[in-house]
Amino acid sequence: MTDSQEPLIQIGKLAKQLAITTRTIRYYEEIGLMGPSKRLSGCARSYNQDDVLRLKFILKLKELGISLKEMLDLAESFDTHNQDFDTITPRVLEILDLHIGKVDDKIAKLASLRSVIVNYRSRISELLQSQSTA
Amino acid sequence: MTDSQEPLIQIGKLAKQLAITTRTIRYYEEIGLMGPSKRLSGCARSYNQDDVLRLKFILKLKELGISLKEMLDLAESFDTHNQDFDTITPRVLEILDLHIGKVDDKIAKLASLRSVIVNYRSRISELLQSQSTA
DNA sequence: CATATGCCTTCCCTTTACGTAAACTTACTC
DNA sequence: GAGTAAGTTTACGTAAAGGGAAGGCATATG
Ligand SMILES: [Zn+2]
Ligand SMILES: [Zn+2]
Ligand SMILES: [Zn+2]
Ligand SMILES: [Zn+2]
Repeated sequence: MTDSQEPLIQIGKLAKQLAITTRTIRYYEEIGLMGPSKRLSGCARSYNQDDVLRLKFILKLKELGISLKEMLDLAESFDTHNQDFDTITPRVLEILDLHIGKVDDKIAKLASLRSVIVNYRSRISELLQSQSTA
Repeated sequence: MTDSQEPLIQIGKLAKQLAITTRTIRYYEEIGLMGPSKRLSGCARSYNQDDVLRLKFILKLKELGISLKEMLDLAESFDTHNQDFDTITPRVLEILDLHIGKVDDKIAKLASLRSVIVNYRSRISELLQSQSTA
């Protein structure tokens, strides 16, 4: 959709808009997550609506705990201009499922940790009791 | 209990026993998690039963996701031999309570993260459905 | 013109939990 | 006495995700 005469935005504004730093945006480009950005006359990076959507998608996945490296595996699915959902989203679903599993594992481990700490706490507490009453 | 004539074990054997590397054990000593180890004649590190228990406890907590830095906060509570509970345990209880709180926070955050991922997943899944039926 | 932004690139810094030599002792064994 | 195995210290390397500073263009404005 956003191909020829669309509004272009510069890196500083984009960063502020998404509450990240310009360094982060350049870094994503550096590792190939954002693709080489088009430059204005003075070499300044410019972003169109597709780019913004892509970056928003990256941030969304990051928020969900997906690593940048994992996103690189998914690189094709970041093309918001491509509407071929049949081939693209199944992989995203796979990765999301994998992450749900990981999160479940972490929750289980933390719950177990909690009971370990609580047990330890009560053992010490008991010792303290018997000490003060002796 | 394990004070004078107890079996001493060397670093290589201990590492193999716990399925870690000697580097890991030395590293824990280096950052102060394990305390300076007693040496044999030839400067070789030796470990008694208390040391082994301490290391096992460290590995247990690590397995549960506690960072080495966090363990350093809990350092005093690792002394399985110290019986001076009057002065020590109140502080330990404080620290443990604090960590129980932290763990609860982490659990809550992960639970919320999980639902976010699940929601996102189902939105994508729906897109896929409507695509294939169209 | 001078100053102030905003952008550019390059490069080193940071944290965590070790891995991996390099160079050397000590001990056991043939 | 040479070899092998296990120990020692010192010290540089690694991944992840950027942070932050140095030094240099370009533009806007008083
Ligand atoms: Zn477009
Ligand atoms: Zn992952
Ligand atoms: Zn003892
Ligand atoms: Zn904690």
